[in-house]
Amino acid sequence: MNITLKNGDALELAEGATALSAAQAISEGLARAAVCARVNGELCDLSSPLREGDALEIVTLKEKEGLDVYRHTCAHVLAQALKNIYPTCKLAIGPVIENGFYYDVDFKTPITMEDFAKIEAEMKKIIKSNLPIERFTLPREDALALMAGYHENYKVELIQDLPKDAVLSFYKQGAFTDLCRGPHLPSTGKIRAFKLTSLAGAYWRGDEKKKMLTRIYGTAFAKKEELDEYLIRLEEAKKRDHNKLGRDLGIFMTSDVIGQGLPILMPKGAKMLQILSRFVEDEEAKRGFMITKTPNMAKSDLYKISGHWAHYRDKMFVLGEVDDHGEAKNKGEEIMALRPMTCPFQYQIYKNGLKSYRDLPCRYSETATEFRNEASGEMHGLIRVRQFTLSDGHIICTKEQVEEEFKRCLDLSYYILDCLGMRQDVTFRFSKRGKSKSDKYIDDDAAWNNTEAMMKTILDDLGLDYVEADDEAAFYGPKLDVQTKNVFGKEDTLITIQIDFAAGHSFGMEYVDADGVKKTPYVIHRSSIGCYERTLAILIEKYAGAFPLWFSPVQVKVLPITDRAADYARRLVDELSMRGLRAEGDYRNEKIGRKILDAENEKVPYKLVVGDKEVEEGSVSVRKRGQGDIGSMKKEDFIALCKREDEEKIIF
RNA sequence: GCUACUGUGGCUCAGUCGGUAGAGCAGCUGAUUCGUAAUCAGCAGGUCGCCGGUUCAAGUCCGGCCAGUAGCUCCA
Repeated sequence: MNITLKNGDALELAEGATALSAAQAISEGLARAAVCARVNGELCDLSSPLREGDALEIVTLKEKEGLDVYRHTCAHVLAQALKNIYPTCKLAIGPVIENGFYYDVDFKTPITMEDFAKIEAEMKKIIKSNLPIERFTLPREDALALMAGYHENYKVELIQDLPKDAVLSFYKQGAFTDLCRGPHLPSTGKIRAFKLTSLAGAYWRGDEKKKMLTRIYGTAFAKKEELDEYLIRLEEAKKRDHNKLGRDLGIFMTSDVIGQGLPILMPKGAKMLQILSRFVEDEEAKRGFMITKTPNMAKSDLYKISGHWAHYRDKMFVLGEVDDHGEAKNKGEEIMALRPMTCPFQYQIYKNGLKSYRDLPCRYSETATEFRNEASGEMHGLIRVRQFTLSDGHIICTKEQVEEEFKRCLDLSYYILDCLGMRQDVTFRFSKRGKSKSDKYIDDDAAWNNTEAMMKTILDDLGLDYVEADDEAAFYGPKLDVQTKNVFGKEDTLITIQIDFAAGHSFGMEYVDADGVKKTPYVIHRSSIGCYERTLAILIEKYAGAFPLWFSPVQVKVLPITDRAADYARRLVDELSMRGLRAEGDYRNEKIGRKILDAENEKVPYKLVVGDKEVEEGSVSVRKRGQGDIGSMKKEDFIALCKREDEEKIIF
């Protein structure tokens, strides 16, 4: 028979040939490197039989799919090893993830990381015995019987959810058989380098009401060197962890007696937040936003109108005792709650006085403190906290203005991300309600469909590269979320722009249109930089604490060599400060080498070394972070250089 | 909230089999005034996260709580 190869060549094979024999026919090297195959575009095992006219591609570890198959097989080896060591454990699922794989397992008695050595040793044994991996299929009923026979109740549950006529595939290696779609490596001996990396809990089927299983994470690479390199990279990344670095650099701290999720911004962190928020407020003003200053709390009445009381109350800090329906336990008592967002407050401003279509778009923004009672396990450094600062704004506009306003919001965010050097680090997520209907969302199918379609059109017009995510919307409408990843690879939303179809109606916002008829406006919720605390965290990790000059908490450190130069140094610090630069002096009785080292560890962008020579000349000897001594220059020249770098927000 | 792990001076870490706490750095004091990545000496600093229990005796063992970390769930 004849098959076609990827490059278009035809290959003649004997009847009964498999993907592997085809690879062998091409070259022994390819056969050795082969992981699996793609037949007519479908990924399958090397043992898959070929048919006349098939299009064949041999997949190796150089391809992402190849590496995934390799890692997936490694997950099966892990499962087999676990079954050997802990015969009573029950297997759930073991998929491939971005940098490795995991297997969720229900253990009778919990295991610890210390058991990893033992498990890895067993895995190595399985790999060494080079067990062939064979695929077979069973109809649903037989598959159920097989898994029930092994007492694998999680697998049984998985199969039960499949249609009656489903045919299921299994993979068998030695005495171990696992339900799996595949494909897999032809034998366990192909695995060269793997490591179990961590242990965690995970709910069965991701449902917090279901049992928590033990998740074992691992990774595998084609070569030991690649694995080592990956592990080193991981360690390096952890050194940038804002939660450690931010504390070490004196940016923030936490205190047991203050509470969880309530970080304290120390002078350096507070300075950075001030720099960023002033910048954002100024940029917003340039773009027609009106600044507001609204209260941090309100009566429950406000949140009842906004829908937060019904949809969000369990996440709010409520002052006063309420029953399950959110009503005061002491009848007549006024219930207050800290605000989880600014929207309903700014709507009150809009409603103060009759609005004309000429007043729209009406753009409000505020550097707002917000409070959300996150579950205790969710808190993480500055990334997930209970009190945070958001550049929270709302644009009230006509339906026709939504698209233009949405684009303007995105433009502003782009500009801000550019100034932070983060434009390349973000991805976009179109967060929809999608088909998921629950009481999480306002019940209005027509409005949802309408608004989601409207946002999709806008995003497509912009040519934005986004992923669509169902069941990620706000309760009042779809969102465009600007996503970033932290040092551990965990994704979080930084900026969000949302279209709200409900607020206009629920708050009774109106405007008088050109035809004299009162109409209901649309609302865009947006943050232009995202939560400052989270932004700070991401910036610390991105720059490993070595921030660009314009938002460095300390820009210049003046280092006098001897006490004779101390006065000059003090005058220099004053002058720099008067010129709007952030400068400090190091007047300790230490040698210059020590002062340089300490300033270097503080990651200050510029250090000015001043001694007798500089005092006499009125000059400064400049050290630039990352470059060392860049020579001597006139005081004025340095200030000019610094001012320029600051004002132009230059990012190195 | 759930699962697992962690908590010893400001920081990094020792502390054996339960016998009553140790180092380096930082800090303070003194000397040194030294030109580009750690000057020397001395001093001081700890209810071992908190509360309770077991024990003649708890940093060490047990329980509860608090806080931190990873993951899950949730989310800006």
